[in-house]
Amino acid sequence: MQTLTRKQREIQDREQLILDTAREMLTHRGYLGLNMDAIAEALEYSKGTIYNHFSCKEEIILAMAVETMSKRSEMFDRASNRPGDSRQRLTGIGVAAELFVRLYPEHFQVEQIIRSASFWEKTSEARRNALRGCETRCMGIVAGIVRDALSRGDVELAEGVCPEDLVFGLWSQTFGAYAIIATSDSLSHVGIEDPFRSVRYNINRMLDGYGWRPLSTEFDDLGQFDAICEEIFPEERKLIAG
Amino acid sequence: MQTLTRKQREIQDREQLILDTAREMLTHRGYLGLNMDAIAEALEYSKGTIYNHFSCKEEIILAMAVETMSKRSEMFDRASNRPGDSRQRLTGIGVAAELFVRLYPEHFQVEQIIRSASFWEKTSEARRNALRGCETRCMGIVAGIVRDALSRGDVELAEGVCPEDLVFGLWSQTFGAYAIIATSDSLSHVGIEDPFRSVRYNINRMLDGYGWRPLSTEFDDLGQFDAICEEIFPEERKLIAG
DNA sequence: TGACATTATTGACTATCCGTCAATAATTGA
DNA sequence: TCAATTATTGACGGATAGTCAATAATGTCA
Repeated sequence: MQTLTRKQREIQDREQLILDTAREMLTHRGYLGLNMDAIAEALEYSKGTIYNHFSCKEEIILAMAVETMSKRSEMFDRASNRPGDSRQRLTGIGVAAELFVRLYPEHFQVEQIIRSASFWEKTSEARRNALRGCETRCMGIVAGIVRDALSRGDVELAEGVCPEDLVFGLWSQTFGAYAIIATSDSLSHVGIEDPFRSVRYNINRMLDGYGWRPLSTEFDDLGQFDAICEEIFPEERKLIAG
Repeated sequence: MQTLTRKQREIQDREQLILDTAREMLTHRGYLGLNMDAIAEALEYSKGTIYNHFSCKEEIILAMAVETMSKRSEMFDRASNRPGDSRQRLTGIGVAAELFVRLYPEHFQVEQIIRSASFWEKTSEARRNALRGCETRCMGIVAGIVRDALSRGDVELAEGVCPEDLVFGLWSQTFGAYAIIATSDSLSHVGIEDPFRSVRYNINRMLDGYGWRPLSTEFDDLGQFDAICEEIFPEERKLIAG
């Protein structure tokens, strides 16, 4: 491993700088405010230099997605390693997921863009794989908890139902809810005052429906969020406190 | 009510033609293939004429959204009027929702676009209201079934939980799942072979978790889809049979 | 150190697409 | 029939993605 020259370090740092600038623009000026000329101007480099780092606009957006997704898989990992019964560990994952969307509110904008048709055409396989890797890792962590619960006898699955079906339920429930929350001005006009609380509650109902023990009648399903959050993510919790 | 001249009818018909063309382009050529020049060329009118109908590109997309959403609210309405116990009626709504995404696979592309930041700026209030109306109607239909179930004693809600919380659970679960399904090549790489079946199963688990009677242990929760589909939507069912 | 090779940077340029509007064509009504 | 009204046209302006030959900076080696 060769040490890098000053120039090489400069280039490497700039890559991160581009991503930070792009993220800031997406957050504050919306998708239309995120354009190559604006990034170049903000960084006081020419457009060509930006294109030396990323071959197209889509690559920048994909790189942002990889950054946040890998942060999320780290958080999932930390949550899954917490001691406790299987249902508590799963609750930890839920805490991680919620904390994540609150820490990175712009993530769902990015997710929305990368999920649109014809986004992928010009992107590199390396980055595509990096993103898929994060997705698979997150899925695997959660499926691992389910399998663990199965082997401990905390939950049973009916014939023809696999752990991934349950994980898909958690995934679609949280993904759908957070996407709706992130892209609506307010949900109070349809009668939902605290959508995050609502998500937690509904997920616990689903787990109860699966018969995952201990059932939420045996513990305080809504009250434990803050405690678990403080225990696993004290640093991150401070960040969203404001 | 004045009868329209030939010219006026021609103009009215063209509006629908524009929408059909736009929908076809979005489906087959993706978002980037949907542009005003292409629409004008396909219809053999000039761009200016298209702009006489819709003041901007966003208005066309929004009009497509209103079309499909109002179709969906019709389907919800038909489903909710079916006789049966409250849980069967809710299952009917589920059938309608699933049938809808299969009939209009491009709808989630549209939904994704209209949910992106800075989409709404140039759109007209009339169309925005039309869309919100459909949303509120759908929500209201489902919330109505929940309230009905409450009054019949089929389900009880804990202190501090309102019917809309439950509806939000169904909404986010299905929205999330269908969005993931519509924008992924395949889910078999994460171990989910039949995601639609998985959604139905998970929703029934959630309703069981709410204690909504009859519980799915008392009926065939997975087997009833085809029967209900045939009963309420025989025509639509033929369309997706191919 | 200085001359030459390599690498990085620049910004003018092309292409594409949204949206405008003055000129032109078609339709209507008296 | 002809003037007024309405509809249609497509060239044009402006914004932005992406290219590439010219130029500047950096690295290498006698």
